[in-house]
Order: sequence, then structure tokens, then C-alpha cells
Amino acid sequence: MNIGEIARRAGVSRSTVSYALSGKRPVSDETRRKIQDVIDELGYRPNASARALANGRTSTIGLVFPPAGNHYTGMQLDFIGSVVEAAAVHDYDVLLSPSGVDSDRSFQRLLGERRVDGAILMEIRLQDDRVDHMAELGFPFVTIGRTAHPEHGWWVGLDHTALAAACVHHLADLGHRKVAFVNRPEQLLRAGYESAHRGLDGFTKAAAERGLTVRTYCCGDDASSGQACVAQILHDDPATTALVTLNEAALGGLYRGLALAGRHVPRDFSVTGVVAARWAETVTPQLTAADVPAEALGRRAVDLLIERLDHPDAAARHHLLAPPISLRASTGPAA
Amino acid sequence: MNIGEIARRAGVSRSTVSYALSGKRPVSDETRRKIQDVIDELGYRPNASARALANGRTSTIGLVFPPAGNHYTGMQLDFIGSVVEAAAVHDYDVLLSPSGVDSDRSFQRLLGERRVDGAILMEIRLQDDRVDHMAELGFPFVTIGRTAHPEHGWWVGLDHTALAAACVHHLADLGHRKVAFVNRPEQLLRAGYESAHRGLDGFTKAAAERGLTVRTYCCGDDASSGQACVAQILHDDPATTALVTLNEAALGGLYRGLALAGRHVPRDFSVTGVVAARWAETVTPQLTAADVPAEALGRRAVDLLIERLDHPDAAARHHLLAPPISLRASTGPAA
DNA sequence: TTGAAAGCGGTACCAT
DNA sequence: ATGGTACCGCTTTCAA
Repeated sequence: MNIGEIARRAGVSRSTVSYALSGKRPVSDETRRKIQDVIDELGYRPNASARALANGRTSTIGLVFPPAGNHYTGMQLDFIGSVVEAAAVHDYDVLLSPSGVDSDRSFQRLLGERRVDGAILMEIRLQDDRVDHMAELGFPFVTIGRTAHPEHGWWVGLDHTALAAACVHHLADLGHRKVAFVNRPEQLLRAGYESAHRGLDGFTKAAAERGLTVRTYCCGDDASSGQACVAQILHDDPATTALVTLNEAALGGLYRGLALAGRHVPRDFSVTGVVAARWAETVTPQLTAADVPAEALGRRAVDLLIERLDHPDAAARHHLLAPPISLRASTGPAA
Repeated sequence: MNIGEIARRAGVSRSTVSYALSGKRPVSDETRRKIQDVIDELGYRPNASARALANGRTSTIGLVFPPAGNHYTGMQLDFIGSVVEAAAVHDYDVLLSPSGVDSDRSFQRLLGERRVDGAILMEIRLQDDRVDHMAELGFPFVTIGRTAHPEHGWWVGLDHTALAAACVHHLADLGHRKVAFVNRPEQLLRAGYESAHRGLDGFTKAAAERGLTVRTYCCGDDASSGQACVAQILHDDPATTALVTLNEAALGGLYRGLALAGRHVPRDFSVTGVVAARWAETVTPQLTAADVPAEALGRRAVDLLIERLDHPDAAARHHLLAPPISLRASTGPAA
């Protein structure tokens, strides 16, 4: 069932059907009705590939995220959900690309074969070849997170530096003097992940400011790594009374490690960090944390991208969010 | 940069370039090399829309899941990840469609506009209009889960009936006599979600077989609902000593509710259910559960779909998985 | 207000 | 082994 068939049955030309559909040219009521009747009867919908070929737009956006090896964090996944739903509102579909670097086949397909009109990149690294590549090509994109040189201008992000610092100040205000930092896996830190780096920076600087004694750790993205990490922390310095974490997936394990070590949260150990609200609320006691607004970030990324697609010459824009710390139940005065 | 440009620069015809690329017709080494040089120099890649239009295949599969209102469960999200990665292995891209019913705009686009070659449907309902619609259209699809009449034949699924029953038997063997069932939200049960229904069935029948006293509950997909649900359970029958749950997202809240009520797991209350391993391991004590093999299910769904796409006349196939219960630390003898 | 026809960028059949 | 060309289904310019 193609546009020619509709035209024939309605007794008009193909162009008239096209215009009746797009509204880009006036069509008499009479004609429009005839066409619509045929369309309704046959359940016709224009072929997306043909349309994309003809007008150069696919009405699809790409969402690029690293292949996490069936190890996605809740936050990443919240992004995906919010991006898809925000895109649907604008009648865009979302094509997923599990690509960590610009040489990945899926990434090449996305850009080279023009499968999408634009892209949203997640899990940005401070030096990110995907970003460089897209910027060089003039391909429209928005990043969730920003590189060391966010000159490309189109991004939404979290102020990890400020958030980690806020956690430190919160703990320092409560009288904690020996604080540990539980980061994402070492491999990600080494790869230059933005959140891991800026979070670590913010933590380190704020701790220095407040004269705290600190140790920093990398931790695998799973519960058992979290458990092991806490064991290590308490082994390295049993006098540690609090920790700050960016590692949502390890959270349950961190709690378990503390329980095993006989530390009661928050009575004799405080835990805080940067975690999406729904995950912060699954642990007991509920985590006092800077809530990652994954939903808002995803939605804003889509809005920015669509703005960029609609106005190719618009000035670059960005949103840097720094949500406040939600006081829940996992922090208390130093013992 | 299109195929004509490549042809001109290489001094050959467009068809020769096309054949050099596809290998569907012999091309002399000499010519092939000339063409390849030009392609490498210009970084040419064939346009996906044009290719899709010409040969009727998009090399894209659709992944259809209900819009969860930024409320995806870990399991759903694990599916998405595994489907995307499995598809990438076969050089297919994945288009996400947040559609709960066949009248959703995104769903209509997927099918009507032929944006994808086939689709994978998640979160199947016993009566599912999306399935009916696709079957009627002869559109290639595979479901994760199955309807009440899985005659369409192409699906992968979990034997929720058997899994819930296994949980009951496990608890009964431990001597529990009063057991509660914590299901997905009532709204999903009413909508006919397969897992909620079959799980409830399996639980109810097995409990009857073992002569247990049971109560069944629906519970929102979040921690606070879980907490409230436990409060209700203990209010309704304080002598309850165990529960079985399908509700992964509520798990943290269930544990919290028990702790608040002064019940120690597993000493005086046992918890078990059907939950993906990585989530079962985030709670303390770790959950004894039938581990949902989300990764395997996603991968198999992709494999089946691709088989169906490659062999349109192949006989329908399916995989029904029933993973064993992983004994962890959340169940014990009845008090 | 409507129609005819030239693309969009590939593929594949028919020739040579 | 290679070239010419019709065609995939839709959009849009040009004409009437």
C-alpha cells in the first residue's frame, strides 16, 4: 500500500495525496475528504524510509551509551527511559547505540549511514573521541555530562564537583573528621569518566578545605564489590566514621559491609553521596544524598537536541544542575 | 557523498560500486581496489534510508515496552540492555518504542511506517492487543513472555507458575504455614500482566496443595509501597512467617517494613521470590530467589527474531525457562 | 486547486 | 567483468 495506490483509488495525483497529508499546499475539502476516506479504509501510513530519503530527515534520534556488559546502573537506565519518553512526546523515535568509542560499528552506522537526525551521548569522558568526532562532522548532538572542554556547548549535566563537595561539607558539619570516598570502578576513572573525575575532585578539594583526613577508593559496580570496599576502608583506617559515594550499584553492598563490621548507620557511621532518589530510598536507613535528577536530565537533553535540530544556527546552550542534598536517614553526628 | 560520487571518482558505474560493496557480483581485484581507495579516502558509507527503501529491510528491530512513567524495574532495564547488545552482535540497531497498547503513536509508527524489520515485545499481557495486531498483520515478532494463547509461537519466557510454586514449596519445606504473596501493582494485575497472573496462580495452587494459609497482596513498584505492604501483611495476620514476591522494585521496602516491625530475616521471617540475581544480591540478607535470567532471555529473544527474519517460513519456536532457586540468606525454618 | 515529473541514494535486472 | 537504467515510495518544483 503506497501513496500511488491511495492516489489511484481517490482519483487524484500522488502529489495531491502528499499535500493532503502534509498540509503544505491547500487542498479542497472535497478532495481531502475523498483521500482521507481511502486512507482510513486501507489504514495507509507513509513509508518511513522513503520519507527519510526524500526529505533528509529520519525523525529518529540516537542514544549512545557504552556497552556496560549487562551491568547498567539504575541511573543510566533512568536516563534511557526518560529520553525515550521525552522523544516520544515530540514524535521522535530513539535508536539505541551501545558504543563506547567512535570506532564502534554501531556508532559508525549511526553517523555514517545517517540513521538518525541527531544524537544524545551518555557517560561522557573528559576526553571523548565520540564528542570530538561528532563536533568535527558538524553532526547535531547533545551530551549528558560534559568533557574537559565543553566548547561544543550543547549539553546537560550535573555539577559533580559541587555535589561531592556538598556531601563533604554536610559530613564535616556533623563533626566527621575521617571520611572515605567510594568512586566508580577504577577502569572508568582511568578511562576519564567525567562524573568519577569531577566527583573525586570536588571531594578532595572540599575535604582539604575542611581539614579532613580522607582516603579514596574505586569500587566495582555491584553489591559484593561494595561490601569488599567497606571492609578495605575499615581495615585501612578503623577510625573512619563516614563515606561519600558516587557508586549507586554498590550501595547495597556498602550497607552490608558496614552491618557485617558491626557499624550501625547512622549511629556510628554516616553514608551519603550522589544517587538517584528511587535508589536512595531502597536502602535502610534511606540514604541522605544529592538526588540525581535522571528524569529531568534526560528530558532536557531531548529538548535541547530538538531545539538544535529545528534551529541549526541557534546559539549553543546547556544546563548545569546541582540538586540539593535530600536529608534522609543515613547521616548523623560523628560518634 | 553518495554512490554516484564514488563511482565517478573511481571511474566506474554506480552498479559496480554497489556490487563491490555487497559482493553480490564478482568485481575484478583491480576495480575493487580503485573503488575501495576512493571510499577510504572519502569515508563513504551508504545511506541507510536509501538502502532500506531499495531492498525493503531496515536492519533495525523494534523493542516495545510499556511507558512505565520513569518507573522501570531493574529487570525490564536488564532486558533492554541485553537486547541491544545481542542485536549489535548481528549488526542490527534497536529502536525503542514505549507503547503499552497498539493504538500508541509510537507503536503505529513502528509497524505502519515500516521503521523496523521485526519487533520484540516486553511486558506481555494475557490478552495483548499488540500481539493480536502484529499476528494479524503477519509482522515478524517475538515476545518476552507469552499470552494466554501463545499460538503465535515465537516467544521466550519464564515459567512464573513453576517459579512461584517452587518458592512456596521451599517455604513449606522449611515449615512455614502462613505465607503472604506480594505481587506487582494492582493496576498491572488488572491489565492482565502475564507474570503477575501466572505467578499468582502458581503461588495459590502450590499453597493449596501444601495446605498453607495464604493472603495475596498487590504492591506498588517502589520501596515505600513495599514497606506499607509489609505493614499491612503483619496487621492482617501477625502470625505470618514468610512471603513470596515478584516485585523487585519493592524489595528494599519489604525488608525495611520487616525491620521496622521487629522481624529479623531470616530468623523470624523468611523472604523469597522471583528476582534478577544482581538485585537479589543488593539486599541484606541476600535474597534466596529464583533468579530471573534477564540477560539470557533478551539474547534468546533477539536470536529467535533474527532467525525468523532470515527464514520467514521457519516453524515457530520458543524457550520456556525455569531457573532453579538460588539459596542465599533470606529464608530459614519457621519460628 | 491540481498534475506531471525530477529527484533523494541505493539495488538489481538486463545488456554488452 | 562492467555499464545502463528502472524502480523502491515519498517530496517538491514547475506548469497549467
